[in-house]
Amino acid sequence: MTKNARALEEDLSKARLRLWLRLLKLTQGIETDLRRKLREHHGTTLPRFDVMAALARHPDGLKMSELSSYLKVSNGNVTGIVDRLTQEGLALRISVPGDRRAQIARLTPRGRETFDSMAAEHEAWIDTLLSDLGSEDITTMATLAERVLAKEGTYEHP
Amino acid sequence: MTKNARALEEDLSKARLRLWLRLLKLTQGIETDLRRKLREHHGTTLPRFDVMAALARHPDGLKMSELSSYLKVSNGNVTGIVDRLTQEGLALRISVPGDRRAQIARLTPRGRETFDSMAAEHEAWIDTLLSDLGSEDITTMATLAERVLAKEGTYEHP
DNA sequence: GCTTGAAACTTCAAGCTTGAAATAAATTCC
DNA sequence: GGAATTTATTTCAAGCTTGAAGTTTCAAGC
Repeated sequence: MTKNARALEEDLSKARLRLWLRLLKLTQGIETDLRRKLREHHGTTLPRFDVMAALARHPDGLKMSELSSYLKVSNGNVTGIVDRLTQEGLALRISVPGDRRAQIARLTPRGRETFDSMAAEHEAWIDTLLSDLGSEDITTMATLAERVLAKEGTYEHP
Repeated sequence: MTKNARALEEDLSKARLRLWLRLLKLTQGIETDLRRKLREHHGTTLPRFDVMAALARHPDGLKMSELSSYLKVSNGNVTGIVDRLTQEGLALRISVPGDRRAQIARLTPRGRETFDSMAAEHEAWIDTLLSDLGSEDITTMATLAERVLAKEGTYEHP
């Protein structure tokens, strides 16, 4: 009893859906864990951590719009998070000479310190959570993920 | 110049972190896409869709607590989403005979219809988004994801 | 110069999310 | 049977998130 091409396509579609659900379960599970750890160990949240990580990678700061496109979140969103980080003394806004519309967000020295200590732990957490993956597994998975990502950019939304 | 064991461990840790960031980018990218499509095509949201999918898989309904543990979200969260689905006539609450504390959430017939039409499209979207993965790739990736997930459950949070 | 349009942000309302506190009902333990 | 505990759920405040609408500033075209 061999299947025809149509049936095989349907099987493949179902398999892709199952894989998607599994990937979702994986990343959401890890994210939930990270959220809890960030809260319990550092009294912060994942969005704050993400913004600080972005700013840490760009020591000269990022414009608000660069920040939101880098993190793939809305403009209004980063406004709020940077507001709170600023209130807490972890970030600050600098005006851009020559463009009075723009603002550059930067970490304060204390923000930098805070982030560095969190980042070290963060890496250790991920290391533990993914410890069942060896060097080869990592390469395999990263390659496949990259293949999907490469397409994603070019995919126009119908 | 061979590296010692310590240096290799560090490389591996960094590689795991990079993989994690890539997986995150992948799932978040797809999720963003799904959100937009659900909104534009069906005027709904991903959380609503997730709840409806869970209820669709359990035609006899789920207790609120079962629903929240199934979806891995907080109790209070599903209360709100089921409230809104109920307001929209897509779900309803049934009291459990013999336990006046509990409530069972179910899809209404209209909820079921609505979900079925969304689900068909949803599968097609995923199929397109993951179309670069063939049968073998899917198996590989699913197996690796499963390996991490298997551990995740047993991992006690320190 | 002036107007028109684009760009950079912020504000806003609505909904999602969480963890903690509150309520109510069932169960367990004397 | 009554007290203490556990279980099921809702409520609540705070924060995250989005898309849309609004403000201010810059850039182009005339």
